[in-house]
Amino acid sequence: MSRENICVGKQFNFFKSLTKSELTLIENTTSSIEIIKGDIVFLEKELLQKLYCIKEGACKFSLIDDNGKEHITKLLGKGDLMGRRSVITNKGALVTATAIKDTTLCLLDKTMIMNSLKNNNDFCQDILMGFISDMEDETEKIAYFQNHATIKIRLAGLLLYLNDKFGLEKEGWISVPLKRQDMASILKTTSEYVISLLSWFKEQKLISFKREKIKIISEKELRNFIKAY
Amino acid sequence: MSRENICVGKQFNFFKSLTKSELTLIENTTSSIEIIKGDIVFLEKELLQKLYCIKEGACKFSLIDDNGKEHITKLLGKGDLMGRRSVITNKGALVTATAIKDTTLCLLDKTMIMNSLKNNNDFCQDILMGFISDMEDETEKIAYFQNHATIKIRLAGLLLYLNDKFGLEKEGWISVPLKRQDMASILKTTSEYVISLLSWFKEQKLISFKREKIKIISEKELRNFIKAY
DNA sequence: ATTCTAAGCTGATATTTGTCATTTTCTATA
DNA sequence: TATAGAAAATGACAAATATCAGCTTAGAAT
Repeated sequence: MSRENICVGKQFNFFKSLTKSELTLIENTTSSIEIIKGDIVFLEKELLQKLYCIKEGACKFSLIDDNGKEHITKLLGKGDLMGRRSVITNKGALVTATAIKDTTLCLLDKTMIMNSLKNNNDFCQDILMGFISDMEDETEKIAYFQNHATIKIRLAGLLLYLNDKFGLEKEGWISVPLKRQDMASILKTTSEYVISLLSWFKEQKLISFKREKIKIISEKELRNFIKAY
Repeated sequence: MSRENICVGKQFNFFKSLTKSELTLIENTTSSIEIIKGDIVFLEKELLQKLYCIKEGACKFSLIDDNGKEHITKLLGKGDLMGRRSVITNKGALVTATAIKDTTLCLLDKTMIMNSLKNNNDFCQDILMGFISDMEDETEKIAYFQNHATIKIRLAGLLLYLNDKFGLEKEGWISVPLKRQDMASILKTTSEYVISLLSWFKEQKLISFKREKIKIISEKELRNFIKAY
């Protein structure tokens, strides 16, 4: 695999702090796979041998509670990394990662990562900054759709978040097609209620949708709606 | 300040990977302060010059939303660090830190931390592991009291969490006295509702309380109550 | 084309949670 | 000890959210 084709994390460039010999190693050990919507990348508790980077597509992190209910903890898009914690700590994954659309992944070798982490201080700092950047995103998400407000408001926030993070495909559809049940899981509510709220937003002409495909008609009005609350 | 008196993070020993000269520096630059319940350690957006470690006591992280409502994002106890992110990234704090009981803090100098981070790879890895450990705690908290369940269940989870994390003082009272409003903020509900639920738990003889002081009568039964849900 | 299935949808009803106005209790301090 | 202010507590009522049963639709598989 040529250097140009290796997936580059959005938060930091993997190559930036690596030495020539480390780069050679990475080029020889990195592979790439394509998976389809619904495929599982790794399972909760699995000890990972690869660090995954999303080259194209989107995935979700989720875990199953004692009652068998799924909780989506994070959505990941282009440039996001998956499996860092398991690779670095040599412990099982905390969550299950699943593709929510057709996705291309880069697989970076664990040994390579661990070697550079141990021997290259700049690389270690970059990894650290990556984790910190993620933490900041989490805090920002609170403002988006995890705050103390009605589910209606938080759903509006979630739609804006999807809009911002994953962008749009042609004709303005949000490019990550979440199921109603997925949205419900993210917002900690039921799919029926999500459905009724989406219908309400449609009536208000704030959004339009056709099954999984959702489009925000006026981002500005949707933001105003949240503020007005 | 003697080496023995310097506050040691619970997740990792600060000294563990430091060289002799780094240790001398830390001993000369670390100070300690006592603050009382309600005092602010640092404010959101403040650029921190110190890394704080809780030697004794407890604090809360919170942020204020657009409507002026407080959101508590984290509770911190003995051995927990505060301000890491701001110190390392040289950016403003994401949250406000406030003491929720009388607290003793260690203040570690930013320059010292940054020097060691840049020059001592083992130290950098330790810091990284500290962040990762925090992330794991956050995931665990989902199971405790942030899951998709009624507020009644989550309140029970919060009480058990407080019990586990902060321990008990004499006569079995939970040693961190949260206001009803604080609990409401953590659970994203109202203080009135927290009050009515606490009364219900008291009626069921699962807990007892006297104003701020709360005691779990039977941890086992409280856990069963959550499971039964 | 037909069947099957998962997801989406609807509406009626039940439960949970929020709001508000008022009262009570505690604590700090004059 | 009196008093003021904050937090806690109550209860009636309103709003938000969950549950459930049944129905529809789209798309995959045959």
